[in-house]
Amino acid sequence: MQTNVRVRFAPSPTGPLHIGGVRTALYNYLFARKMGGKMLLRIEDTDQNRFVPGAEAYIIESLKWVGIEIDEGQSIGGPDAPYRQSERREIYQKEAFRLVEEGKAYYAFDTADELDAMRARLEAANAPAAQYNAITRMQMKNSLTLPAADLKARLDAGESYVIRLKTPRKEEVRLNDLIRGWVTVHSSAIDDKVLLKSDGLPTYHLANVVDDHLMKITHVIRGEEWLPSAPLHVLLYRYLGWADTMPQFAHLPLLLKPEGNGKLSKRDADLGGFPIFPLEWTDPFSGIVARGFREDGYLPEALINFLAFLGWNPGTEQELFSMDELIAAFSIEQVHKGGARFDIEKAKWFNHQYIRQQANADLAPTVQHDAEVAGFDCSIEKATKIVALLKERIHFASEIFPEARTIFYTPETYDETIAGAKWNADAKAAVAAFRDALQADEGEFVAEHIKHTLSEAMQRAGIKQGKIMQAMRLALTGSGTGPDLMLTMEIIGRPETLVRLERALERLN
RNA sequence: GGUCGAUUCGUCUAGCGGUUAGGACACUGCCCUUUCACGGCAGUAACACGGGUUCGAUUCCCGUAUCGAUCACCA
Repeated sequence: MQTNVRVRFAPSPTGPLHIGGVRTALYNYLFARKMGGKMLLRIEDTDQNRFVPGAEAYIIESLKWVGIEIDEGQSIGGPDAPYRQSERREIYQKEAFRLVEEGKAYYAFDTADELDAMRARLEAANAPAAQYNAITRMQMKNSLTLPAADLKARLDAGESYVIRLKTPRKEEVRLNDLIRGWVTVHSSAIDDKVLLKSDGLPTYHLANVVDDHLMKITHVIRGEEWLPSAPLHVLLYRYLGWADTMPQFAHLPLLLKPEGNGKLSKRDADLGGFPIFPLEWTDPFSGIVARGFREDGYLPEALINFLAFLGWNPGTEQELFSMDELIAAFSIEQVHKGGARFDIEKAKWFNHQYIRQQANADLAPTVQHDAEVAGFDCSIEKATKIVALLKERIHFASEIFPEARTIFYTPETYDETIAGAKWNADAKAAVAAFRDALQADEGEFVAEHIKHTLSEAMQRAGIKQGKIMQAMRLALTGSGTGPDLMLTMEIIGRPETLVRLERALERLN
């Protein structure tokens, strides 16, 4: 039935892309790829007042970063260009006027004040709904109520107007949502929505339906916030004569606050100390910088895996999925109906899983950079070794350098608690014996050999190795905790290891 | 408030009439280990409530409660 699946992600460039938007894009993408279809990116910039410079580029860069590939869009072209709604105004106007001609829509001249007055009046009268609809429109200033001559005069004079949909008074509007099943709404709940604004640009409803039709969209996968207006869109398809090719709808559950009531917001992210945008974003008006998942050290694979599982589940016990695996496993019917609470701890866990799978060489530049920022020289070879030493232990690449910090300098101070408890006569003798053994040793300075040298030295000195290991660590790093000590020494190198042992014997008492 | 929708461990969820209600995150304990982590093992913890339908309801139906979305010349 559906031969050429085409879906679209249609954000508004009113600011950085919210993480919920990324998930919507992801589900669209997974579905498109799964079905062997196409993914479009359409920029819905019909609200001139909310336009934010840079937002469109940000959206494109974000999708690219997380690995969502667009087949058609403003930046890459396609058969239905332009993909920016502000550049398609004539297309919408044509359809809007057509609806007026066919008696399915009408001109309305009411001012904002008049609309307010109407709503106030209805509310005062305890009307069931204070809206512009089949009942109230006959009391307003529009092409249905104005005398023909008056109407013509207003239009000729260029008076500003909007075009409103003539919503039927009594009609059941049904739609079969892929996720929610049949949803029925009575047309009386839908008001006479503005289709074309007085600035000549369409509202979301018109633009959306016209573009989805023209771009041959087969499946509209979007957030739950659109569910209430979906019947209106069904009505529009019918009035425009496109009912037979109307796309299928799928309304996604929302992302909820980590705790408390409501949907996930920027404020929750700030409070919880986690990002909510994929990339760092500098507000062009205020200059305020908002953190991004990328800059916070999340791997795109981890973010995607985490997001995919917020509202969907393959039904198996597998948790780690690459994008290709997600595509293979995805099914829109398995998407949840209820909202999912956002839990950053789970995102961290996913990141840990992906960090440990990363090649050492891929993580090394981060360590090298962090070391240089801290004022240390660090070759890429050294950084790679440090990654190998630590990547299994941490959740973010940025945690590697701080854990490896003591590798870069001879300790100036020693943890006093550990020194007090562990730096005894045995420890001193052990360090001295190990130093002597190391000086005499000519083998390759690698972890395994160092370990061998150490245990031999302890045996000769008659010292129980287990008793002095923490003191040894203290002598070498100044700290009581840290990664594998033998590997640490290997990275430090023989000369520096000897310097540190000597220094400890001089300074620790 | 009207309309529409949702409701399984603290969180993400599996379940689609008969299960010891499964997994993951987090938490706790044990093991591993020279330390801290990682890892392994184990444990605490859930079907919102009330009616039906049925031999039998977490599962189907109806209420109630709670939560969510939406009611603009914003998307």
